[in-house]
Amino acid sequence: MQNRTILHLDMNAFFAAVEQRTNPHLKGKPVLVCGNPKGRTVIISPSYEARAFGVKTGMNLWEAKKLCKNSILVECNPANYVEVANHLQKLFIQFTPLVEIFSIDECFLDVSGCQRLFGSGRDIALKIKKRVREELDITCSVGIGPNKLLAKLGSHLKKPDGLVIIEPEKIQQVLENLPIQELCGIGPRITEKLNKLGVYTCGQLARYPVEILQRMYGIVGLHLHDIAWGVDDSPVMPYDYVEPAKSVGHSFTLPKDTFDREVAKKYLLQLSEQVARRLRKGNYKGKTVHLIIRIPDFTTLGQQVTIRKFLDEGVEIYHTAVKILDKFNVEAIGVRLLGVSVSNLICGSSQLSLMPEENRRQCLIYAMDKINDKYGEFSVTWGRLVSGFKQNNIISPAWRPHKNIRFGYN
DNA sequence: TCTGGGGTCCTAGGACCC
DNA sequence: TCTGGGGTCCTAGGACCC
Repeated sequence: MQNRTILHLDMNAFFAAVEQRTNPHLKGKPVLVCGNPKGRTVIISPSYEARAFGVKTGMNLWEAKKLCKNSILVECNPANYVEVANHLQKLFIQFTPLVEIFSIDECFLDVSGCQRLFGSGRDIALKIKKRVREELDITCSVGIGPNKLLAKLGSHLKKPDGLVIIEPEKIQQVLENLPIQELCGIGPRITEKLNKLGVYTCGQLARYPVEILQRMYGIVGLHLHDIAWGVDDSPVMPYDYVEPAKSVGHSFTLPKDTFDREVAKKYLLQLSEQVARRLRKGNYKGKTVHLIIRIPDFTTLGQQVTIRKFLDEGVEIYHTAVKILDKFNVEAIGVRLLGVSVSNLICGSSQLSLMPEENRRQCLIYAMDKINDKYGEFSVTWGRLVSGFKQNNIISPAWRPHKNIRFGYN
């Protein structure tokens, strides 16, 4: 592959930074962005002031408060983050169309073809950082490298507000003593297993026999070998490329554990409706329904079934999910979290049924979707859901600014 | 006051068909 | 009667990412 110049941009403590920008009195203070504080939630984004006390993403509120007594809890406002993310995307595509949105606060830019126009990778990074600061009052870390792996490593190495360039001739030098877990793709499990084999650094991993890695991890083993050498040929996808979804799901942690099947079923119906609505928005139907149950001791159980018919209606998904639920003894095991997802998707134009009864139902669902699009989720819904629960709608990596009809907020 | 939510990819094993 | 082999679909579970 020809020499490329890839930038990875990572917004620093993105959600917390947007909150501090929106409410200037939060500036310079330890802010903790969380889900619905009335429910059971975790820290989604601690500001750098809070991180200084050891608060990390994923901590529960109680633990975070213990570490940082003066912290200020703020419930997340996804719509605000999306607005800022949209602004960022518009800014980035002024430099190149090769802008791959990796998550709401991270993206890759391939600037190989636009350096005559805008200068070197470093020049472009500095221009972007300046504009992000001036226009949005937030900071970002930028990594520059010959591929996505090394660009991402670069942005990770210096936070906040960093700029790290990994030149092709310095790759071995950078990687030699780098702990393996710093690389994107090596998580805690693989780290633990490799550490037991005496492999702690990327240099050691690069020299470790690839045959053994392959025997241990299959294809993943070959990938581990590649990334230890800094090899990554994956392209930066253009900003308007939308990968078709493979699954659509929702899950919800109940405000308190329940041992009541009927209560669980009520949540299941609402989750099924949410999933169905997103399927219809994206013009998807799916034939595999997956039910997830997390029980009070935090064990997660799950079962899936594949049926003949492709589904995009909440009630049908619900009935399939209930059949799976019936295999569990809810009264005995209890339920902490419920999740419903649909996979095995096809995407295509949906046709109205020729059967009068079915046709009427489809028209009704269509009308309900229209109203909910206009007035918000669950403005109209089925009778059983009138006391629906409030969700946080935390944004996932599957989220895309613009052109995204699959994942809300547009 | 314990521990969110939404995805992707890979593997192993079983069922079933030819 | 002593039994192969390939392909596909399905399920469960694990690991990773934000």
